[in-house]
Amino acid sequence: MKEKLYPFEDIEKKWQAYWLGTGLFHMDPKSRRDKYYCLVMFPYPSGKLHVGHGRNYIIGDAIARYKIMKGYNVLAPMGWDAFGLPAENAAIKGGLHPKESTLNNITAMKSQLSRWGVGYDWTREVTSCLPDYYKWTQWIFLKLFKKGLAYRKKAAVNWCPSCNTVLANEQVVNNLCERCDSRVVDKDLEQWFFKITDYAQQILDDLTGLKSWPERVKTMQANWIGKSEGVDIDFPVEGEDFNITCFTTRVDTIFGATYMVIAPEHPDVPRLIKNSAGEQDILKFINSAKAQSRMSRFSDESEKKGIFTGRYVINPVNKNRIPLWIANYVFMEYGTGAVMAVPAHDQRDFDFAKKYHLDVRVVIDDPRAPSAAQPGMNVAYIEDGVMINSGQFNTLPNKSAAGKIAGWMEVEGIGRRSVHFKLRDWLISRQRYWGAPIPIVYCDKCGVVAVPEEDLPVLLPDKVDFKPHGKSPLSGVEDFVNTKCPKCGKKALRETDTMDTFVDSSWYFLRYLSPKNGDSAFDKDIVDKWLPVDQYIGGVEHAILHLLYSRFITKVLADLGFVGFKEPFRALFTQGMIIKDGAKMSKSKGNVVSPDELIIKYGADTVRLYTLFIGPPEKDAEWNDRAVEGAYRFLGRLWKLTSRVNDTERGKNGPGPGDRILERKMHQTIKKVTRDIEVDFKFNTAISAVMELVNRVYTAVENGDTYYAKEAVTNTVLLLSPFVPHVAEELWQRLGNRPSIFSQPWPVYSESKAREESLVLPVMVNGKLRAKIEVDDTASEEQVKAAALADSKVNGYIKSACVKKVIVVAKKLVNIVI
RNA sequence: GCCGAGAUGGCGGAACUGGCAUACGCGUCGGUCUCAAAAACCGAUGAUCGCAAGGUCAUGUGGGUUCAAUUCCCACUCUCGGCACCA
Repeated sequence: MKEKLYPFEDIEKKWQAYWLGTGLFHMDPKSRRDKYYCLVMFPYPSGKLHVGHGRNYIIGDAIARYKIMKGYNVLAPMGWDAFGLPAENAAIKGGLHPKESTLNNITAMKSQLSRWGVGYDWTREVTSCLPDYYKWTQWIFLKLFKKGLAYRKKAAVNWCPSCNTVLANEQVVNNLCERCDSRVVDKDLEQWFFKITDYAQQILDDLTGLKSWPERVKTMQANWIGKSEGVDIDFPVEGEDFNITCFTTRVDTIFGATYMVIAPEHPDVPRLIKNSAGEQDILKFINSAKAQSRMSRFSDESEKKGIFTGRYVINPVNKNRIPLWIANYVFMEYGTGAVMAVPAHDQRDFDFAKKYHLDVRVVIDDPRAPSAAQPGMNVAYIEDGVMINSGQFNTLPNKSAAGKIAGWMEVEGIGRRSVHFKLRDWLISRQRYWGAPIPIVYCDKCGVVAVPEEDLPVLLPDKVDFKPHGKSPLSGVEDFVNTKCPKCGKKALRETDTMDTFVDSSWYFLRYLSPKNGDSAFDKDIVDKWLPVDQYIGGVEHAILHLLYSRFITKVLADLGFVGFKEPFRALFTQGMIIKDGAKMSKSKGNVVSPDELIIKYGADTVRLYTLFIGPPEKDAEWNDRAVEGAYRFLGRLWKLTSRVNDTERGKNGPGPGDRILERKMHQTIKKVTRDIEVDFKFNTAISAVMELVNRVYTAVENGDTYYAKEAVTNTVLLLSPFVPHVAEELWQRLGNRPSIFSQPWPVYSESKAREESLVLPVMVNGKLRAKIEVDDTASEEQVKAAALADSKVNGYIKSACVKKVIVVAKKLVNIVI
């Protein structure tokens, strides 16, 4: 073991205890200072944190400490997203009970967090698997249920016939069960949904107001919601008295529809094919499409396949008789589950038409090459153009025709404008043990009955057989299942599904404000004061689901009057992942780097500094164990430098030129670090700026320019304190100041002292760097130009050539074009 | 496949609003110290041609705009994240 560069072990212990004692991270509810709610996404207690997780908490901690120094009343809470699949899977394999393993993991991770020096208000800790938390998750379910926003319908799950159990998507690999390699099939079960689609428009619209969210996250959410405006068109079924309605965004192509395709699950399928000649073949096709399961639609080999029903529908605009097909590429979940196919103007339809020899009818003509888009074409014409073969709409540009056709259809009663979303309702049922029980009772007489609020929580029983037996684990617990109907008092059965863990995590940020409140989920007055969260920090992998669900639940609670705001997170920062050996750090890949050994070897501050220095926090970054040493060396250098400047005095003669250089650098550094933190949390460049300053102080001290040395080091320590709090606190004290450094205001710079007096400008000839000239800061454009042209080196390049143009960019460069 | 992001030395990365490409750190090489090594400290370090002065080439690939492009535009390749039951 090599010698330590500084006694980080003692220092870190000492100051961690000190902060705990002084309550540095305790939010003061009575404070008059401005509030700042700094929230990091609470972790799933998976066992041990690795340095990849650490990035999230270190960034959050740096921001919290910075804001404390900026004078805010900071709330930085922490909790545990403690329900979930891994704990249950471990129990099935014969491990500990999920409750036990989860609580063990929490203890372990909590101690890891404190060793990292990340501070939280632990008096506000929440744990989603404990009854005092999930009671209120159940309460939220009841609120949605009573509002008509929770409902039951059949939906498919991944089913492994061999294991006799439901599988998570993650447990399905290439359509096979990860445990036994059996082919996974879809199985329809009656399940609970939250009607998030009712809020689709609002969730979409309110994205606009989220000014401090990353653009990419907003785009992803908008695309996920997937609003499209178009027309629902009714196609009468030949020989029947009902219509099939299809949704199209391209109503301008309606005259070109040559066939219709519906989803295998379309509700009209049975009556359409009943007793038909091809019934058996069609059923076979449908079964194989369903057996393909929802999982395989992402796989590339999934070919577009279809089968003719033998039936025809009538295109309502021109009474054309068009064949009705069933195909695996139409989904019941989107639109109406029926698509009018226009092969001439849609590539997917075109490919399908070619494959099955269906008609292609051109209705939009390419204006640049009229009549070029004709049969015989080998790709669909998807550009704009002029309407042809479209009755009274011929000769119109297709864009304006679309509106006219829609209007005409509404008048004729054959179609109507409509809006569809890709967003589907949120399936919250899980046939699992380790989740919050859904507070519902089924009574033969009264039907589906909500558990009364006063009977909450519906406790999760401890004694459960985890081994799969074809049903939800809770259904095997007699005491749990058998209950009395809250309405009529007769025998009734409990719902045995539990809730998706995303429900738990969609409201935890409200619970932090009154974590021990036994009377309500949260207190409206306090929550209204502290929300929305000022800064939310977490991984970009949550860009869609978690952030969408949280926004939805918040809006529901707002509509019910429980909260006075519609968006939970004012600002969002999504940090990148830590990569090791080219892959995301994860236990299963075996490439995790544990912080524990690194902290023992170099101290927490080194790990923190390296984590922040590794790269721009919003981007992925490759972890390098060797490079951690660089951060350690830097802290060692700073330690030595501090004792070196500690007893330097300001000379009587005042600052010399060398001192002024250091003074300027010091002000420039304060400026840059502050800016880097305020704008986008660019900790990596902030730290490199401080490193430059430290290098400069060394040079200055070597040269005997010590006038500003101590001041510069003092500011260095202040600037670094959010990043390396322990060593900063220690050096702050050693520099003769009273703790805590976090009760100090953030340093300020002077613009005039940061300004350079003279500039070195590059001079380019024909875009190539040829010379550098030194000019005064205040030099005019003409003066700069003259100086450049007078330069001997420059003249060597110009020689006798004629100077065409001289471009002077103020304070940047000179370019001479010859 | 669809949606989103990214690609800069041997490596992590920097570059404000189109203006000196490679800051800062790692690694490597050379030196100081040492009996020696480690640590620490000092110096060099994009590639290439050249004794040198200096030249040429370089920001995933191919085009374009511009006095000037890592930055803007078009086309492409590869990598990563998400795709609704991992969280």
